[in-house]
Amino acid sequence: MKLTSKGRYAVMALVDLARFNNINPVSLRDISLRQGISLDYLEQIFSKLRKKEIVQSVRGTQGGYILNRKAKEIKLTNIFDAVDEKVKTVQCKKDSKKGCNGRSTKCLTHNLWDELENHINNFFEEKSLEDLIKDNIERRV
Amino acid sequence: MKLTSKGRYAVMALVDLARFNNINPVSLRDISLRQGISLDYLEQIFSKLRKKEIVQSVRGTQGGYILNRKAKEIKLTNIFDAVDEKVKTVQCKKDSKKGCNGRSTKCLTHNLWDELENHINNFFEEKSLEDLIKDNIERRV
DNA sequence: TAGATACTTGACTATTTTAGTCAGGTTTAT
DNA sequence: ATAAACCTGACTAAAATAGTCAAGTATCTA
Ligand code: FES
Ligand code: FES
Repeated sequence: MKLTSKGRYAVMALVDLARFNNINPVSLRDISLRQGISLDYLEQIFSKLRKKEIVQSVRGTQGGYILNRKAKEIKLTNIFDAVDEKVKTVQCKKDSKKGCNGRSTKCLTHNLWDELENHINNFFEEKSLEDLIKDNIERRV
Repeated sequence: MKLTSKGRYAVMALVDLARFNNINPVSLRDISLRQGISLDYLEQIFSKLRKKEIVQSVRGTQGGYILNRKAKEIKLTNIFDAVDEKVKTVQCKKDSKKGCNGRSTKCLTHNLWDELENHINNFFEEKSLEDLIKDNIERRV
């Protein structure tokens, strides 16, 4: 069970962005340098964040990205959803009544995997970008 | 973030085994058939479970595996640990003070990833094999 | 208006991980 | 003796990951 870099980078980048968001758009180049993430990779990530309306882009010199909603209203769920970092505890389709490997019924432990998935998703639904920034400032004091 | 088949199979197989555990050893062939898991793959998995003393093997005809501890004392943590299904939310070493990609400090969101890892591991530490079997019986009633 | 900055898009690829398979053993009950 | 079942190590196809690369377009500033 691991979190992918794509998901981790997306959150890192947005926290970085949110901290400088007040005044000007933040360029990916700056985020890339500050956070040590490949610029080209960031571009892929922000393309998805923009499509899901989490950020807005400002083109041209002095351009960059700004948050499209208040930090409080951006939950981890939204970010992970945007970059396709989904929690998957099973292989079978959720809506189908069939089990894994095309078996006719769900497995003995199916309930457990659903619980696990919910448990993890709850965490993502509770945390907002704002929480992360606050947490960060507090720890520095 | 996905759970691998290896981890899922390990738990499925142990629940199956635990249900028939009272009387005789349970053969992997039976588990394979009942749960639809490749026999060869199960053998790899049980080799690890045996090394971590979660199960005991009985060789020869009529042989198989039995639980090596009470179902109540086998937590999901133990199972996942045995088959190397670890929760990893970061790439950098936990004990090192260095960050990811060999950076000199930990990242802005590091605290978050630690929290997430704990959140997930808590779930695994709470659930025992016994819980799973009970849950299963209840749902069938 | 030339040039620089920065977003935009799509294709491509090396590496790693996953989910097994396969081939050959050894042990033991009947 | 033979069959059932455990045991071990090596191998591999397919998928996922973590990027890179190339070729744009838009906008600001000198
Ligand atoms: S995990 Fe797919 S059937 Fe339960
Ligand atoms: S995740 Fe590695 S430095 Fe924070």
